[in-house]
Amino acid sequence: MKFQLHKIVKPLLSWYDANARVLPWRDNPTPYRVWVSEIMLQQTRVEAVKPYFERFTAELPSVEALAAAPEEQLLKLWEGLGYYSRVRNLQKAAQIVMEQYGGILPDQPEELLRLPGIGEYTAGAVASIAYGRPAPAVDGNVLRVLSRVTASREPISDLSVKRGFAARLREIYPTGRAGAFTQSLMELGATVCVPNAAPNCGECPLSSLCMAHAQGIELQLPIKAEKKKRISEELTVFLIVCENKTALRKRPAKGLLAGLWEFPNVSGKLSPPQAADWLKTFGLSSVKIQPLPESKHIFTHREWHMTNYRVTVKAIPPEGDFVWADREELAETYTLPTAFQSCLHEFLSGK
DNA sequence: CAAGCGTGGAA
DNA sequence: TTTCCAAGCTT
Repeated sequence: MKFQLHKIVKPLLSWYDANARVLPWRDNPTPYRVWVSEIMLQQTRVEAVKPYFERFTAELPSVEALAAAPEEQLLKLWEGLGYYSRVRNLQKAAQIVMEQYGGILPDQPEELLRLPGIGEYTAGAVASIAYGRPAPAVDGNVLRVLSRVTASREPISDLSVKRGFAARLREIYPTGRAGAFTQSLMELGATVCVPNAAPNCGECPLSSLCMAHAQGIELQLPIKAEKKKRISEELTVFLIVCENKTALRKRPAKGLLAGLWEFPNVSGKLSPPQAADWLKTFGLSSVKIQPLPESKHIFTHREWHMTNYRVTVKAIPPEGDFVWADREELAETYTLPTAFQSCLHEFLSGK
């Protein structure tokens, strides 16, 4: 006997009507704003997204403005938010929407799915929230809520399991309230049926239906695949200063932090004499090298242990491999990933 | 399918 | 300090 999933709809909608958080993208939920919010929210916390969403939609208020924006401005608007390919794909998609859809985001999930950066979850989210289509959107919240409600022990990392839940949801989507239903599932997962802590079953509108709650196995669900361990890397980073400017380098177009700017750096933990040798290969000799505090940055799959040096040079080499930026250009033009915040702070604080 | 891709909040 | 992992997508 399969769990009667349709029974969650009414209590969930009633609960959502009374408990939905006030969020910037819920105010004036145009397709463009819903879309931008969904891309920003991918693997990112609501609180982190809020200020970025406000800034981004103020500066780029339409698909047209997004499609035409210079990459420099785009990356600045995304600086610190992570997963930077999201914003490049967002613009690519905006350009396609301008060329192929007259500037109007399509309302069908199958068409949304063809746009770069939009996968199965986001297609369903935009179609349901922005257009009221009965399209399921299965994210981590929904997988957790449904795994618990149905006491499912299937591993949620399997694409087939996600699609199975989506198929079951598709059959119960409430006419006229598709967007609210999509958001109610995620809202419940975010605020009541939470991960990493005991869920607040006492205030859950589904507790009387919940099979995990009945069996007392909420904390065991959902079943997830094991995570891989991070690799650790040593890096030596140079804050090379000439008068009021510092040297920057553009990262490769592919891979980690693709196309962002960085302080010149090299793999390994270099001593001051080794650092001097490395600097010579860039035409930087007779320089002053001072150690700066070490720093660490943790990514999902690796962590950087950084040895930092302040390098003071008298003159900028003519045929340089670097660009030289002052404080204003760093603030306005060059997008640095958070990993280099320690060095950036050293430069901005001046000393 | 598994790996790669950022960042930060919470326990 | 460490671990988890958040409104996932691309290759």
